[in-house]
Amino acid sequence: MDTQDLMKIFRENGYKVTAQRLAICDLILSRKDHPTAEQIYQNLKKKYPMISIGTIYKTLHLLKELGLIQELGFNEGSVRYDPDMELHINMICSECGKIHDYKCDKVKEMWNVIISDIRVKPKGQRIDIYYECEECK
Amino acid sequence: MDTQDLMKIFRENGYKVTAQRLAICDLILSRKDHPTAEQIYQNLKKKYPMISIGTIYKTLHLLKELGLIQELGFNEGSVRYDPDMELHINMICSECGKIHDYKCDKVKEMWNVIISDIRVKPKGQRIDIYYECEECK
DNA sequence: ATAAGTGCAAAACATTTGCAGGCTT
DNA sequence: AAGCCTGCAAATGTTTTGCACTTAT
Repeated sequence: MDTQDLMKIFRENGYKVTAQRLAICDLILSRKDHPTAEQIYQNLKKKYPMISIGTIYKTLHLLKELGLIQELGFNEGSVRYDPDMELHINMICSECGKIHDYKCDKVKEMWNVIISDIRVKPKGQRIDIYYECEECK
Repeated sequence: MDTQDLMKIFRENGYKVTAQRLAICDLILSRKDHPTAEQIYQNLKKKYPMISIGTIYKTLHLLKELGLIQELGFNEGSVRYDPDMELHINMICSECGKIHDYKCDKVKEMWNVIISDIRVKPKGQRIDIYYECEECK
């Protein structure tokens, strides 16, 4: 997903292309650690000191509506944004809170078995595993 | 899990048995729809008009610490409390938001395959499926 | 030119905290 | 009797909203 694709998606859906939107997309789509709105804000302020937290939230909602990112509410109350829309497992360290995605065919295969067993057509899913990461051990 | 068991658990862990704590437990352990703190509060006010929202939160944190309930942050930002600590799938209607648990051996079986594939010892997990429920169809 | 998007600040929520008085042990 | 627990209210933190100004189309 590069800038050209993004611009196309915005325009096709009747949204304007702005520097702020591109910057937010650029940041979130390149990061794999599921940042919070506040983390995105702090990071972008370096390059765009005038950007406001309200714009961050509005853009994140827009990206969610466009199906480009997923919003994940976590147990300690934090909300994080995940640009990976494919089936994957969120591996969460229960000590340090770091998250990384785990993706493989085996999981997809098993997931399909579960889905056909339940007999529903899922519109989306979310799988989290809490564990202790290498660094924290 | 009846009142006697709860009282025992509280006392064994050095916590006092109070009417409020028992009422909150009674409500949450009997409901299968994963209520929010506010919903628990509104419901209990009928019977205990003086109960405060602060007490609800404190008790929920206590129950979580004791491993009796699970806290689930959802995608629209809401936080719900789930008394089912076993492996199960949260089936969430993407239209009306209603949640019910799905539990069966097939899921456990598939889950074990996934776990052994990833090679980690999970401390906990969470599985959500978004779909359209019968009523909303 | 027009309508949508931005930054700012205030408002709205949800959750946590501090404390005086009440209740379990 | 002692200390934990409660209700209340204030504080905190996060997200949303309203509005005048700016920018993309």
